[in-house]
Order: sequence, then C-alpha cells, then structure tokens
Amino acid sequence: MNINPKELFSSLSHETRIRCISLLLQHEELCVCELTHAIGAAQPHISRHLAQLREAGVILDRRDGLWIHYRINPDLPSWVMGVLSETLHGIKQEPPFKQDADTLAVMPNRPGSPRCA
Amino acid sequence: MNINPKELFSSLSHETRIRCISLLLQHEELCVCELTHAIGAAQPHISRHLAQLREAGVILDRRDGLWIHYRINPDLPSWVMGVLSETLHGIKQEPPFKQDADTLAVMPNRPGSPRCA
DNA sequence: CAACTATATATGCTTGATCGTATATACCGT
DNA sequence: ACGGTATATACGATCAAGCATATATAGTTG
Repeated sequence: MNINPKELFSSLSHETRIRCISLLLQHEELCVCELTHAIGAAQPHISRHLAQLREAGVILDRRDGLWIHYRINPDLPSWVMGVLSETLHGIKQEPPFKQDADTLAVMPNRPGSPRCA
Repeated sequence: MNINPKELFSSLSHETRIRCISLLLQHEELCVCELTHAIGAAQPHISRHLAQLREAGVILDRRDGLWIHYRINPDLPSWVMGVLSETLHGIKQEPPFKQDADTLAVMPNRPGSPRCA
C-alpha cells in the first residue's frame, strides 16, 4: 500500500470526508446508509465523498447484498494510521463529530449486526 | 490556539506546503530564501504558500532585518503536532523531502547562524 | 420479470485554488 | 535620499472541486 502526503491530506480536506473517517475509525465497518443517517446529508453527497476516499486508498468497500460496507484500509502505512488516530483523538469530542457518533448510536433499523461497541 | 481539521488538512494539501512544513519541523526556524533555495521554486511561489500556512495558523513569522524567519507555531494543539510529526516520520526519507533537506544542508551563504543541527 | 431498496455515477453549473508575471513594501548600506 | 536585497501581494488567466439533481447499476423479494 502506498500513498503520498498530498493525496492523503487532499482526501481529508473536506468536512464530510473527515466526518466519515471519524465514524469509520470508531466503528470498524459502516454501510452508506449508516453514514448518511449519522451525518444527515444527501446520499449522493456521501457516496461521492466516499468514492474519493476509496480512490485515495484510505478506505475499502465490501458488498454484502444490497449494502456496501466501508472500512479504513488496514494496509495503510503506519504513519498514515498515526495521522488518522491523532486526528480522531483531537476531534471526536468536538462538533459535529461527537453528534455524528451519537446520532449513529441511536439509529433505528441498522443493517446487519453491529460489529463493535 | 485553535484550528479545525478541514483547515489543517487543506493547508497541507499542496506539495510545496508539505515540503516547507517538513523542513521547518527539522530546523526550528528558516527564512524564505532558505526554503526557496532548498525547494528550488520561484520566490513568490514559496511566499504565497507560506502565507497560506500562516493564515491557517500552522506557522508563525518573525522579521529580523531583511529576513523573515518562519517556524512551526508552538501553540498548536497537541493532536496537530502529532499529525505533523507522524507525517514527518513517514516522509522525511522519501523524495522530494530528503533531497530538500540535503540541498538546504549544503546551501552556501545562509543568513544568520543556524539555530539547530 | 417487475417493483423495490441501496448505492453509484453523470450532467451542467458554480466556486475556489493555483499559476506566472508584474509590482509593491520593507529594510539596509552608502 | 538612492540603489540594492529580501519578501509580500496583486492581477488575470486557467484548472480542479464542489454542488444539486437526475439517472444508472446492482441486488433482493414477490
């Protein structure tokens, strides 16, 4: 796995994309409808930004029936994982990131069984 | 000191700006002519990108006669410093960052006395 | 296979970033 | 005050990102 810093930081320079990454760092795997619900934006908006993160190699997707589950790419270089976890640590209690996590936590009818607490 | 992640990552999503940050993380303080020489770009190009980093709050400047010395803002939140040092660790041996550091090391006629090794 | 759900992509448009060059500002030495 | 050096900003043009809406794809269920 390879990624250069400009690509990485560009992929993170949009609030929607940071919100997705923040949620994915806290949940291992999430499908588009969960991200869409938590963030409260239109579905094509979320999909477009997830596609950018996927193209940058930051996240991976997995189809499961109707749902497509996204997760952080586990093969990212360790410095990139370091950047992401420093960021999560710095922002997860701040708006809108905290609210996103809370909204997701109480989301009804989530597909599949939640994979982590 | 406050900075939000979108601002931070936008300020880092240009190769020139990452190159400046990488050098500044290794040198405490550098003037524009040193950055210009190390990176090998036109002076207005470097100045413009330094201004963006300054406006984002990532770096500070200090005038000393003709020279303006830039440094990493020491009051950045610790997660931001974490992001920067993880990045430096990941890239400092890679091109063009390694070459920039080498070019700076052998630069003749550097202004002032170097403040660190 | 038709209707439905979840997700992705295309289209036309608007906005913002970047570039090269030219010029302005600030300070120093004479 | 003048010429020179270091740095910053302005200008006009180009290129990339983003948006909202519409539509396409893929899978599921009846």
